Amino acid sequence: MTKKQRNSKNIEHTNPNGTQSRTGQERKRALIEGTINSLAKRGVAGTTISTICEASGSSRGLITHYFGSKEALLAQALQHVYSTVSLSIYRQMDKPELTARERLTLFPEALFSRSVFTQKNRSVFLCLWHETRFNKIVRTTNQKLYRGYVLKMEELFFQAAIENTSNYAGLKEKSKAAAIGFISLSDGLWLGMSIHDRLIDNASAIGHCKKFIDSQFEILHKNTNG
Amino acid sequence: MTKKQRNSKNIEHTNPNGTQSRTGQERKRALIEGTINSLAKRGVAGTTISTICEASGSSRGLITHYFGSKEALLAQALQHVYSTVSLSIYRQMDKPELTARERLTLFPEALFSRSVFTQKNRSVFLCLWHETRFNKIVRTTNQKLYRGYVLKMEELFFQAAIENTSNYAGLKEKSKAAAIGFISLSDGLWLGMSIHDRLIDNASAIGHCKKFIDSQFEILHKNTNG
DNA sequence: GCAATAATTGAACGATCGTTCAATTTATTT
DNA sequence: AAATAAATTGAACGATCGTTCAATTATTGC
Repeated sequence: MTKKQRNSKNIEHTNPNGTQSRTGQERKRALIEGTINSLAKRGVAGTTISTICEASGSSRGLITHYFGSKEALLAQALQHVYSTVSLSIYRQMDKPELTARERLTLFPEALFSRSVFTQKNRSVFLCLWHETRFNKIVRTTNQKLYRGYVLKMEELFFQAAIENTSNYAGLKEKSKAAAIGFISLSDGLWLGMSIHDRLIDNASAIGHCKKFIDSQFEILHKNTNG
Repeated sequence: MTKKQRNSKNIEHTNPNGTQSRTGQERKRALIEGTINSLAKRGVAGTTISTICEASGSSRGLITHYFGSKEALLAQALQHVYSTVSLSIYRQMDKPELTARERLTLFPEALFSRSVFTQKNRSVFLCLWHETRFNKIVRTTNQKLYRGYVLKMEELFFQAAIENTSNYAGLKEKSKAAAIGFISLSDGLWLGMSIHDRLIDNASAIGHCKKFIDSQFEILHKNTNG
């Protein structure tokens, strides 16, 4: 006998609510969103199978059934929150009638906007950053997404730079540096505002970002040829 | 009978190693450092009473005996790592023969130095930031320490500014903004380097910080009266 | 209406969680 | 050397962890 024999006498499986079944897709989505809500409320250590099931209105067996393991569900949840936030930001700034420089300036406003910089997202990103260090599949996912983010900002700095200069010397390298510096500053502000109350307000965070963008364009437009 | 009656027949308590006792202070220190090492290796969710005891060479009962609870130990551990890092940084930059501006310039080098920017500290700070959001006593501790940090940097920017200007208008406010901006940038770089491999190297992180400091002094020295 | 399939349930499992505390060992005082 | 105090041990506890899977219910195709 390869499988373990279980005691199966007189156990009952009822569906007391008469809940209607959902499709697999809907259930997966519910579990992912329940995971995100649980992480936001209870953190990495406090998020368990039980809290996820409670938050998503599911029973305990469904996580293994649909995702194979809690860890795999976690990775998908964090990928989902990342995608959602990115989409919301890009939607706010990607207006084709604007110049690259104008779109770039919209970024900090989108990042710290009411729909992106929520209590929930602040909590979830702290969990994401933590898990990125201690959970391999989350790390791999995050690194891929982050590299795309850097590339996007780099391209934006580059496009904005060539709108206003004829000096192309080292513009690619300078754009990349500008992108990494800007992302670091905005992530640092996000972090600081996530773990402290009333130390930095939204407006001044946006101000810091915009000033930083301006300072980068002074560098981008400066002629640094031999 | 107020206390629970326990089954106490034939249990043995041996000290098989013949370990010598330590003082309470030494034991507390060992537990705190074991906690830090466990957090660095396994993260918040993977750090348990057992992993801490293993890492510190203690038995399971000692955590309750010396700290009352695991949560209290966690808070003390994070306070300890914060103090240690601060001390190491300040020791590297607080050379009285230097000007404030020179000391400020030493800060990013100290922050990303071999002794501060270690694998262990990167992991532990991700845990600290996470716990700051989900553990009340950690949050309180961290906010107090962070405010001291901001104040220290603010004072440094202010001192450096008055070394080179006679325009005192709004210098306090500008110094505070400079401090928060700088701390956000350096924390953001620290975060980015903690969760990504090979995207930012030490030298360019230090370079970003120094350029930011320079840009802040342009603002600090600019006359914004009227 | 009746199989066949998809979705869901939750008791049971072995492992481990944080905590308790009587028992024991080691160090200090008299 | 005896008595006292300080430090340490680890089995036991009740709770909960992530996972398993036989049983049950809901939906679909004919």
